[in-house]
Amino acid sequence: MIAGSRWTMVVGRSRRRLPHMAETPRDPSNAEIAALFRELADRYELDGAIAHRVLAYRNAADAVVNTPTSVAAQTREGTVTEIPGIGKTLEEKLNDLLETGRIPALEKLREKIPAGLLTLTRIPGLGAKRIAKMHKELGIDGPETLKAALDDGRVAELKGFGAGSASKIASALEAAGDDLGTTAERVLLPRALEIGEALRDELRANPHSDKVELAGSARRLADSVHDLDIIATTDDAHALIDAFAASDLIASVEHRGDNGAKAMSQAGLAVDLRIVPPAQFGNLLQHFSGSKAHNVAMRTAAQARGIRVSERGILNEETGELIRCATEEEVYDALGLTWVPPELREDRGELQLGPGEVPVLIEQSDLRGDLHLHTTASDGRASIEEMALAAKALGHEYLVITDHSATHGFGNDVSADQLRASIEAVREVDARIDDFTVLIGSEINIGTDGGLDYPDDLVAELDWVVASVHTAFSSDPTKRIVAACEHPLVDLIGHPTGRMIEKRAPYDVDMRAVIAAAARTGTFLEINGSPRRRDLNDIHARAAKEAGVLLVIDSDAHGPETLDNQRWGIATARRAWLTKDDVANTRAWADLRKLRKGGR
DNA sequence: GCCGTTTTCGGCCCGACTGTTTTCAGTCG
Repeated sequence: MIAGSRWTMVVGRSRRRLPHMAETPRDPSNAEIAALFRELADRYELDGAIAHRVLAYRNAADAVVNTPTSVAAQTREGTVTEIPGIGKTLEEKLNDLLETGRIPALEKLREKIPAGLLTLTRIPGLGAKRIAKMHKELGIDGPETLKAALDDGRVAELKGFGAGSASKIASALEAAGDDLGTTAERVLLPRALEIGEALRDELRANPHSDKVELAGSARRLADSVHDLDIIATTDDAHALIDAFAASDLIASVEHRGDNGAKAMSQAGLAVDLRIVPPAQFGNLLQHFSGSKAHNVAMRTAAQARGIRVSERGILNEETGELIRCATEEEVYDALGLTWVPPELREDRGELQLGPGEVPVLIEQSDLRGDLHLHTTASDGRASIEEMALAAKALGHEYLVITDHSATHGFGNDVSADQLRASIEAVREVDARIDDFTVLIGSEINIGTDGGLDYPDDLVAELDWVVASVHTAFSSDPTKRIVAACEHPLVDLIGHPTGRMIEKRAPYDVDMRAVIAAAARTGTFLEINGSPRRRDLNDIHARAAKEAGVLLVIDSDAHGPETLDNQRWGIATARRAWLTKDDVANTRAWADLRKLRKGGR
């Protein structure tokens, strides 16, 4: 069974609430539940719990994040243990959380384990075991007491530490500085790829290199990236490492050896270069492309057959034979698995795919138009004509001008009269540009009552209607978005969860209800391509597809240079297993318009 | 704490690196 079929079961099931729950505060989101499980894992680990119990909480946190619909709702329905990684004990904790708003075990751990110890786990090289030892034997409870104990030599005297360790901890503590209290921000994919691909290309151009590939989460086109991994083969490792270290993109080299180097880019993104023998290139590329969950699942399955998989090769424990693979395809082949594109490697069912079952993922060249972008009529930087010509130059056949509506609230709002003028202006530009269709729409605010802020007779004149929440995020977004889906003139829900990657949590929106409403009413859901949004995300977009909802990939461009943002929407769509057919704007406008509600 | 066409008990991915050790524990990816 692939993981996806589980989601199908969940989507569309009616929400059942116990009567006495009606007045309780809103349910915790999956992200909030996952954060509590992570905190439990961290505090249990500092408390000395066995490693696998800690791992169980971390796995459960990942499983919750990977669930597209409300885990709280599933808990109320009594089906939460269907999520792999959640068993009886965690179900009880979830029930406690929903009934009382707290988890007793966590409350106890919060009293027992000082918050300062959690802070110390962010110091590189310092883990739970040694922090717990310092806490127990030296009474260290945070950065200040740690510094004092380092200064007066008590840490160096601890058994298993020594002067070397103490001085390493001291410099790591100093280097972390004021950032210790905050989580280090991950870099958004475009910035990471810009650096990673430039470094890769520099190394490829080096006469000593043979194969050079970018691996890691950047290769999987994740939302954000923690560090870059580059895998290379060469006829002269030292020459290639020298070139890497001398690159303008590299600020400092932290460590270098015979097989690679660890460096910091000018942009503050860590970069690992790994040099491997050509015969092992496939093993290394596969291993460092991840994800961790994908690799762990792959190894666990192999282990049951007496096969040990690592970056060194594939070891048959019985015969002692070690298979080394020059290409990644050979790795999957040797394990009897089907090679899948990196974007799918999250242990979400991809390891169960047989040959011929791997979806043919959508590509950017499949897109034929853009259905959400802005001009100077609202908060954009270019005219209708400039945007149209730029889109045409990108190879598009059509675009829709969708400026913000009357109550956007950030200035430059487009009144009803202005929108009527825009309709005229768009028709005029459309007549002027050959072999290209310019259409008029609007990105209309969904009000707190779920209504639109233009009169219906005006909305009916538009070629295309995007409805989005831009204000009062906490004011029942689910109800408002469902109401917008039910509006006969709304074609598309824009950025349905409102999240800003690494910056703002999504609205408290019940995506199960939104996806069900979209499926029921024939409303499209957007994958907004703005790299900070990528909204819907991969998990929700896949759930939407499986519920029979058509997705639309838009740029949300505010100038010609950001029309290419569709690239990031494509990245998310591929991670959501979407094919060309799952995305509405891979069709010609004449065909797409027939798919709108009522076939308008 | 989770989980089961080897198991309802006894496992739980794998290896590199580092520093303190004298054979290994902790940390990381």
